[in-house]
Amino acid sequence: MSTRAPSELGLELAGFVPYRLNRLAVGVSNHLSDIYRERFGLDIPEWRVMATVGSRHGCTAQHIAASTRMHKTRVSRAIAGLEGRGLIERASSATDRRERQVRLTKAGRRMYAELVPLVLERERELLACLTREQLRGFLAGMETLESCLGLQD
Amino acid sequence: MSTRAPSELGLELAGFVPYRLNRLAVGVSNHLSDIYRERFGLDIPEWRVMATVGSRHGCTAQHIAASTRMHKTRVSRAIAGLEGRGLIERASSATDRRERQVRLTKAGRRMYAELVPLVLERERELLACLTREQLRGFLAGMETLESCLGLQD
DNA sequence: CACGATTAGTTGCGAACGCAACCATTTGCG
DNA sequence: CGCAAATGGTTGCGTTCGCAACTAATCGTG
Repeated sequence: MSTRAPSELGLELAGFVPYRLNRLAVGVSNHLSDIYRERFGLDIPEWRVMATVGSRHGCTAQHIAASTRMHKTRVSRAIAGLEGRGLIERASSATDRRERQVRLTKAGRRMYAELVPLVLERERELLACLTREQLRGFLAGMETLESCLGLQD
Repeated sequence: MSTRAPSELGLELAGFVPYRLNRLAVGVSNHLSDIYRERFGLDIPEWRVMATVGSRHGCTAQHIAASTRMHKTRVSRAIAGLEGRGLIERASSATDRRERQVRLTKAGRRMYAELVPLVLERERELLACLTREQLRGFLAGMETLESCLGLQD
């Protein structure tokens, strides 16, 4: 059933699913980062913050960390960088003065509006190499694995 | 066909395949590293070097780098660490004095023999949460994506 | 055969990362 | 009410990473 004999004694990394999964994720990520890095000058944490903040109306650093599963210091630094470039702004929350509401500035919204269609198109292109049936099967497997590992949202 | 409406304007990171793929790969990797990190004191680059060297009889640092897709400096440092712990040894090649043949020591082979079955069992456990049909579909999709991105071996 | 190009591998260095510690504020409970 | 615990967020610090530069050896071409 697997692509590799299960009883094999040695381990062939090339057929080992965790390794292949990592390689695939890196490959897809690199493919995608061409857009947000080279064309918009964002690194991975910044891109994730943009994506998270852009799809909400105001959210906290903590929410971004939980949603992207990035370490809170990584989020903090990405936010600082984006704020320095005038893409996002922070406002002290009235109800809880510890937290700060993060949202896109006008320039940030402009970038987001330009960036998101390109990124979604890249995803569509990538998935277009799968048949309809393969895509269905792949997503189903991914979903099961996610819930199996407790990764769902 | 997708889990998300393709025409959606905003981008929901939680349903974005590149992001999900990355999260899944990290989750699987963490699940696996419990074994080689906590029980054998290996980090990721070291584990990959062990896995690669163990399944061959003598190989070069360059071969390891190509096979694992790690940067050659990362490989170099992992090899240095493993050599310092007596798990691998290097011998100057007779035919090309630039390269050095890397192989497991006796202690390295012992660790490898103990490690590999545990790791393969982890993989088996993970994939066991998929039905036979799901596994088939997932692997097929993964394979197509790999070849689509030029990642095959 | 000689010399420039290439390849194997290592190392210096700056950037990025995560842990732990920290500050400020809020929450919960006696 | 008051104080300990918890929470949002930032910063210092040691580690890891990859790029670029380097050494040493080999290859290739005139």
